[in-house]
Amino acid sequence: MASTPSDALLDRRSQILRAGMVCFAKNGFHQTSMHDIASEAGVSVGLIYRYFENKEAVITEMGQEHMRSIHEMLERARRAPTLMDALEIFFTAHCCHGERRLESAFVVDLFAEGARNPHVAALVREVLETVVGGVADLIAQSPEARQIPNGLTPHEIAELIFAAGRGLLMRDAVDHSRVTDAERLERQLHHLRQLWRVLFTHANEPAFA
Amino acid sequence: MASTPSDALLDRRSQILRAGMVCFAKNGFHQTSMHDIASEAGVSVGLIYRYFENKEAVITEMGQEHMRSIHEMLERARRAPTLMDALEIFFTAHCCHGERRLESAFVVDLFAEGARNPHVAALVREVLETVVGGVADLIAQSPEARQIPNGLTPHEIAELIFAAGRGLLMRDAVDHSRVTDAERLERQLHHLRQLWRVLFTHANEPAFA
DNA sequence: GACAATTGAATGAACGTTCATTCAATTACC
DNA sequence: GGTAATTGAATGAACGTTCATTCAATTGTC
Repeated sequence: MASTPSDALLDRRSQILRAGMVCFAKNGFHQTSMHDIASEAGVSVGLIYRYFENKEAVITEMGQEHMRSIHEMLERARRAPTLMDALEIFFTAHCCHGERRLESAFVVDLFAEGARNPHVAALVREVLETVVGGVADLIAQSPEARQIPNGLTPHEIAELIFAAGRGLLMRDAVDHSRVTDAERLERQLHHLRQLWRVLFTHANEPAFA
Repeated sequence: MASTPSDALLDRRSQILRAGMVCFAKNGFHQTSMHDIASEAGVSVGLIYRYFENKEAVITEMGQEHMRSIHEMLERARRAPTLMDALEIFFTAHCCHGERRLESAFVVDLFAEGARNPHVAALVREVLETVVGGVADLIAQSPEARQIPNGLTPHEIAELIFAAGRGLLMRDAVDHSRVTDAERLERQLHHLRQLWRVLFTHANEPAFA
């Protein structure tokens, strides 16, 4: 298995991408050198250039990898039993490997890179739209949410939820305290559940169920 | 006026800081060279080192400048007639000069930098706490919010609002479309007002007032 | 007031280092 | 033996930083 030429090629590629992920998350795009990636991956510098045109190609392909895993998440979310479960999937999943804070840092970096690099920006926006649209669909179809007349469209609700999620992620990135990943997650889910309750509590029912 | 020696000193400092702001917002911290800052400021490279110990000092001092202006915003917000007005101040103000998207990019960069640099992270966290705490106080004291029993503390409400605000800012940073600053602002205020309505609408009243 | 002495803000070429990138040489594989 | 994969020393551009030097403004002296 994994031994055809094209497989070996893919393995090397993803091996380098994984290493890049670790380095970029740890130190940011522009403080990571090709030597860093090479030694993290356990290969030579030159080899990276056999599989990627240049450093930017590594960055954008890593962005694409990240985005692919988010699309996957959306698929899993679609199959979740309840809307809340679906949302928890988005907050719970770490789409890449490593600590939660490193991942947050990576995503914040991705947006920062997107602020200058139109190519990365397009990638980020595309996923944002797909995911928000996907969750909006989920909301529109969920029985819990259908009859809540809070005046917001499903799309607007999804936008708010993801905006809050991104904001919490940003907050997480600058939290250097010795908090376990589980605690970070619980904190974020706590906020999500609050937003959830506020968004989906029947306006004509008592807020405390 | 503005001719005492100390004034001239302050002017040079802020002149360089302003130039740094422009460069950092446009290209990010680590893609901005000292030569870039120097030529943007219209001074020589060497002169920067007369006023700042090194590049990192420029970054952190710029962060502090940014934070100072946010503190100012908090003061203005405190004097706002209504709670909603106070919140609008936070979303409306551009604390630094230049386009809104550049400013968003700068803030995202600041968080990204904070993810690696504990010094910057402490700065960011400190302001986050001050501002969230300040708005929580505003909420606690506002007559509009006092009797809304949605089960959230003022602090939790403030956290949610700012999380959403940060998330929208992140989104803004990757939006390269030709949208005017006014439109960007209106879009964000639209979301803020929605969140606002959901958070502060009486649970026992119809959602549409 | 005129001139010399002194100051320190400002300059920009130069230094050592780091980085992305290349490529001739080597190794592994069939 | 030939092809593909891999290596890492070499390259040159770019970077942060330094510092000898310049010179307009200020001060001291007569």
